[in-house]
Amino acid sequence: MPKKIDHEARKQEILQAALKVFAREGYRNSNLSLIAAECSLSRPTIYQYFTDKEEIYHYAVKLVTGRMFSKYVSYVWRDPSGEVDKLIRICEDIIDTADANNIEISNLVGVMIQVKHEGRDFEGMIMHRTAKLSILFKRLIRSGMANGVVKSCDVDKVAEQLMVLLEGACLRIAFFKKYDTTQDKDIIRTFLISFKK
Amino acid sequence: MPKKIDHEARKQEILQAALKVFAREGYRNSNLSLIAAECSLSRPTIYQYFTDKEEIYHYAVKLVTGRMFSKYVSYVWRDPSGEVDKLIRICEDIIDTADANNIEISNLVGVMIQVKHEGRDFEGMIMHRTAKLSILFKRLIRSGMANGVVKSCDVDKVAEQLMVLLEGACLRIAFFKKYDTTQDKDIIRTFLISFKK
Amino acid sequence: MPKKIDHEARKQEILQAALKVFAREGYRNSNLSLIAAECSLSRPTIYQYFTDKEEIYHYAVKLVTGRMFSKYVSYVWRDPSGEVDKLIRICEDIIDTADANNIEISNLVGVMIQVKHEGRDFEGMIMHRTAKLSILFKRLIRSGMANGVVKSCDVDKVAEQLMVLLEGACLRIAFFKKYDTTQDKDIIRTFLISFKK
Amino acid sequence: MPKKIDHEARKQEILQAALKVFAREGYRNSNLSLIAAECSLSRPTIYQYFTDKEEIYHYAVKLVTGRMFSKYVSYVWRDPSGEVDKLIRICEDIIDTADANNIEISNLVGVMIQVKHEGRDFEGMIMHRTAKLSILFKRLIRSGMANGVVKSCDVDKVAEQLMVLLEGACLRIAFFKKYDTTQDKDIIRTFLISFKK
DNA sequence: TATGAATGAGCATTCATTCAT
DNA sequence: CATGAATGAATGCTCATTCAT
Repeated sequence: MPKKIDHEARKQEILQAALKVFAREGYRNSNLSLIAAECSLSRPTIYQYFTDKEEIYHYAVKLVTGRMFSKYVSYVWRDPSGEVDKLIRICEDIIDTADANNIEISNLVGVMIQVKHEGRDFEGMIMHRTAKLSILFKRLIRSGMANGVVKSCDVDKVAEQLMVLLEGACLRIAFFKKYDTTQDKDIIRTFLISFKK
Repeated sequence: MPKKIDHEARKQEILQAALKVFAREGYRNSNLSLIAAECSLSRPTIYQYFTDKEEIYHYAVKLVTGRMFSKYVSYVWRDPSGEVDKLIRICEDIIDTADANNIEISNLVGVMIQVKHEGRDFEGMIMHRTAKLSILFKRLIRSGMANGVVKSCDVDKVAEQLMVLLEGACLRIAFFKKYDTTQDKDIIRTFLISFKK
Repeated sequence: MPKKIDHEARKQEILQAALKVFAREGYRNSNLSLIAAECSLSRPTIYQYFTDKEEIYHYAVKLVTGRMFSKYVSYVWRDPSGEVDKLIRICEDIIDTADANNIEISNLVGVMIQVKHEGRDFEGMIMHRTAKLSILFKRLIRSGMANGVVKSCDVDKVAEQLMVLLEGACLRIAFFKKYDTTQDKDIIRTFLISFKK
Repeated sequence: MPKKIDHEARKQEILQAALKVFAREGYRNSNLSLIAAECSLSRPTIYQYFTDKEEIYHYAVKLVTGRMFSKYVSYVWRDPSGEVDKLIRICEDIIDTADANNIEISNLVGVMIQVKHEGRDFEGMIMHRTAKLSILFKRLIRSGMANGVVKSCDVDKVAEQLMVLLEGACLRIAFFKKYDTTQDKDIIRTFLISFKK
């Protein structure tokens, strides 16, 4: 029997390599040769796992966005603090994560902006991820209102504005080389506290 | 007198052409051929005005950023309304301008993200432009405090947070294909009104 | 008893698959992957039956030419009509067969032309096949002369010219996308009838 | 003023080089590198004269077919002999030309057969050339009938059959490595003489 | 015997840049 | 000063072939 390789695992390896290359060389200067070298494969071999270069970029974006927003949905329910504090903690954690993965986010944004012109469906992918987060926010706000710790307000609007503030913070992190997130956190904290009863 | 060509004017023409091409083709699909064609010059001729392709991109960014933030500094003083209203109006105008120039901004951000990796000084350029705006904000806030229409507050911090909110809005405009700026304006308005006496 | 695979049968399967692929994709766009897929084998397995790609093409040609000209030698003797009519019928049948297998013939000719440059022995192969047909023609002409239904003539020359006309028809069928064989049949019929006594 | 090159002449050079390469290497083994080397240009330079590889092949075919059939239309009228003899002479000349350019014709046919699958318009191109020849044939036959040296006959049909015989001869020349055209000429001569009054 | 995995060699094409005129 | 011509260097991609299992 011939050697059998876990295709999914190998795909992940290639994507990790791609992200490393993106981070090191910048999205624009990346190419399949560099990615192949990074994961110690020959260029043609990569074509056994992805149909073309764009597919790699596509899944690389997916990987990063998935990593960014997925963890909160599960862990938040084990947090005993009040809803507003929970919201603050989640937002600050997201900002810190983005800050820690500065380069990765930056590449992600670069890819997205490039791709905007080509009319591809990356954006929908991101939307899908962030939609989950938005739902979490709404649930927490409603729960807070039910528990009497959050003022009565337009839940949808507040959640949307929270997303807007968060996205702004992430984009600035991507955009500026050295960025101090203090003000972002402060704005969000003030914004959220203003809804505390 | 021999025919003398205004180098600076010709440079501007080339940059305008470059921006048109960026907007039409997307930053990523742009090249010197297209830019040369757009300004009805031959490719080699461009090398008499810019040393290489990257320099064109560099100055194109400069051009856009300059255009973005320069007008407010002068016209604001002719506005008779209160300082907070002035601030609100300026911010909304900036957002509307960015919204109207969506594609240009988007390309600008794309270029910026790309060059972030190459360690060039674009960022400083932007910082310089925005610093002027920040100074304007501070002046207005102080003036409002002096006139008794703005609460006492940490001027630097408030101005900085205002910049943070504005940048966030501009980046989101660049990032999303179709973007509704209602929430951004609402956040900024609420933020500013909270400082009204 | 260990499972024993009939090598020759498997070879034939592969060749049939190759011909199918040639017909579907065109000779030029064919490759080992497609052939392997067509006969549900893996690409490397094919190397156990043929030393390289060219060998497959070689035998595929052999297969087609064999199929083309072999059947007449046997069935003709059961036909009770006069020799000239027999000849006409055989020629028309060959043309109809070629017409019905248009694509196969076309690929065959394509392969032949290609390998003409490589100095291989395909041509001899074809010659061998057609020689049999030529012998059949001569036998019929002589038999017709003996029976008094065919004019006295140079048997070798007439047979050769008949072959020339037939080959021409087959080549045109291969060459043109939609080809009407009426004129070919008419020419051959006229040609043959002119030898009728 | 910069060096100005005759684009059309350079195109012809490249096509000549392409035909040489086709003849030397066979159509299938040809590529842009070889063609570029043959005309002492770099590969990219060729793209200044042809948009892609296929275009070169396209025009190369055109060149050969043009060369094949163009000369008869003009020179035939200076020939004082009777129409049937003229027709015989033209056909024999075409066959001799094809025979002398064996390799070129062979490549031409190879290209055509390859291209048949791709549904391109090469065939129409050939048709156009041969249509002219067919018209010439018809004119001569009619003229012969008017002069009383050609039997009354279906002009269109006779011309078509003559074309069929000629095409057959050319295709066989292309197909076989060493081909004796005696029988082809003999068949055509006999065919034509049968229409002499 | 059969086959997943891997790759070297090769191809068409693009593009920034240089040079001679 | 301007530009037609030319090209080196890459880049994405294909495919026949080999090898280890």
